[in-house]
Amino acid sequence: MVRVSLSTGEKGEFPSGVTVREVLEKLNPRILRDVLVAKIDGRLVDLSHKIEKDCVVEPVFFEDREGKETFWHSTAHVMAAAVKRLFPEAKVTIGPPIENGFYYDFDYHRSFTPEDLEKIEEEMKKLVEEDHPFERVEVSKEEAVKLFSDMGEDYKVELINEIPDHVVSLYKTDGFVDLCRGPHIPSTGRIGAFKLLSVAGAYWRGDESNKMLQRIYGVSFPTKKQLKEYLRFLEEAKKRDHRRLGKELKLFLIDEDVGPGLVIWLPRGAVVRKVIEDYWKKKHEEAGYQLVYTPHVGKGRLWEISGHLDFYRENMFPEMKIEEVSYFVKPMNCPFHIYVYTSELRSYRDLPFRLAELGTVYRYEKSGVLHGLMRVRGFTQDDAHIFCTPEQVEDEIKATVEFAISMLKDFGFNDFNIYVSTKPDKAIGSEDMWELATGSLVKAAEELGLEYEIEEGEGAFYGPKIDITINDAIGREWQCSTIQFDFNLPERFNLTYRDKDGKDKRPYMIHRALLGSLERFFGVLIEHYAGAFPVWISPVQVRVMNITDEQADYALEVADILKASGIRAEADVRNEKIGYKIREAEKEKIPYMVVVGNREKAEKTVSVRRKGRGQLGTMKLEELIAAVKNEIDNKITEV
RNA sequence: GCCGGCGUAGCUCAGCUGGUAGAGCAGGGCACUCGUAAUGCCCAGGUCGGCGGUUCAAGUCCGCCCGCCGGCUCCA
Repeated sequence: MVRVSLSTGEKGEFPSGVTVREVLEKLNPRILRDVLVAKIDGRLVDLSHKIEKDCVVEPVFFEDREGKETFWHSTAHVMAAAVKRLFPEAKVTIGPPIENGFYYDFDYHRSFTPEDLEKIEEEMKKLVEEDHPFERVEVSKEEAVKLFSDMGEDYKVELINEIPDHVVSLYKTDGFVDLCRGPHIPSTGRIGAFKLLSVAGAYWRGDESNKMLQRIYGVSFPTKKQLKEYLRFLEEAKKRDHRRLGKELKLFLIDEDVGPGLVIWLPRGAVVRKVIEDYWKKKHEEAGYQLVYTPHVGKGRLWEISGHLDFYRENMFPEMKIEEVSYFVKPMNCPFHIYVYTSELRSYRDLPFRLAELGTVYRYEKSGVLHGLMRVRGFTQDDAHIFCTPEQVEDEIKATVEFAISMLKDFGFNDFNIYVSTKPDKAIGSEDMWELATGSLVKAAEELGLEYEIEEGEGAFYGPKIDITINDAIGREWQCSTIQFDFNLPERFNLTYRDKDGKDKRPYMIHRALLGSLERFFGVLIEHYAGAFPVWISPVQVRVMNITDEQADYALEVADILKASGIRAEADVRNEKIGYKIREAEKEKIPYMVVVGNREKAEKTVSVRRKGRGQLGTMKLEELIAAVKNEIDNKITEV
């Protein structure tokens, strides 16, 4: 007998070899309809798993992360089964769950078309209706190799040969057998709704030198309603797309005649940028940074010393020669900041030495990776470098992480994810340096009470880093801040400081960007707010509209007074109906719309409409100014 | 860069199997002087991404190039 208890509290005794499903039937039959898999001792198992010893069983549902993963993974199997039914020559490879759904890669002599996807969906529907169980079978590696090579599934054979265990597990769904660790949901009938979203090429094992496979993406849910909701989310994301809004709101322009990945900031967008820049500079000065400006190009020799020509050349715009001398456009600001550091003999008294610059850099990015403002070829980093002693590292890191978060909060982001990347296999710098640096990153996160994840081996070869990503209004994650140690450049440029003991020592160098780049950050802001910026950032804060020509002079006067109060205001005195003007202002997402008619003109008041809230009623001009100022000064981000 | 899709007026898009381009919005003009998301009428506007080719004839078919979109790889 085995004693089994559920994480929900129920307990019971069963004969050894009882399945998870049988246990649930006995102890908590109500959840049987929704439970997908179970967790025993931290391991996920099928409901058909046989229990041989005392344990606690934790039922897992779609609502759990692991439940979703299993659900999507199982759907990927169903899709593969459908593909094999329709295209028997297609070879299967891998089909994992991803953040929002799943994919499966196939090797097929041509790519799948949208029509193929429809057919595959139809076939999947049949498989779901037929409600096939996912059956687990364990076989020896030899047997598995024979089975899959007989079927001509070379990729599976390759995978099996890399598994260290002697026994591998297979899952059968109808006639389809797949090598798979599992577990799976009980049967295909559980997949209430699914949709295949797109086809794309993908390299076998993500390696450019390998064969390109056909990847099909999809999502699935237990109910149709959930699928509908997800599709609505995709629609919402589309509406917020910064490329679309950038055009609609006249914020920026990327034109093929100018060059792909090169951004032109239109006047409205430039206002937003100026607001960000002014704020950023003020905050940096307050935080003890010194602002500098550095050139856009530098001699080849400089990039040789820095090592960029060795390890970064493929991302740099090509060489140009001026009077026989080689120059490169800068892909990074660091070498220049180093020359600020070395412009004087530095003493330990000078440290920490913090330099900041909104430095515009150019990087050659492969054409296929460019994406609106998020991935461009010319961008302005909100860059800074901190030079400090080993003793100062911890405080500097902690202060920098705090600084990053306070800044992001001012822009209305309150939901963060923190990742600490540790030493990769190939790295420079001593073990001690890595330890001190990595330890300071972890400690900073811990002392600030932030949850973080360790990304093992994901650091750069020259040092560990901590990245901060933000979650936007509809839950999407964006990379912004990065704080990186650099053990490479101080060596290469032979940086030193004179310590108390009179000896010259090597400073630690920390490279960091808080917003990331102004371009990307702008893109994130646009998507987060769907173009309706908080008042302090909004290109136009107030638009004054008259009802008839009679109040045009008053509208202009009101706008002038607002402007004189430091508010970005403008008047719309065109001969149009008020409804039309309001509609335009709404579409332009202007936060404050002020209407003036004869009543307001006579009373010297204004009728105020706040975007997102509707009409606020009639008030004195001073009241309006106070309301707008309040939102600006306190950086109010919620309407 | 690689795989797939797309590229028609400033914008959003229509244009079946080849016969020589159309709508809405925006823009210009006129009338209307109007209370919180579209007043009406008129006008103008396109070497159909570029270059070649097939054809009596190409926006429609073929090739190459450029750009964009979705992925892969990479990343601020």
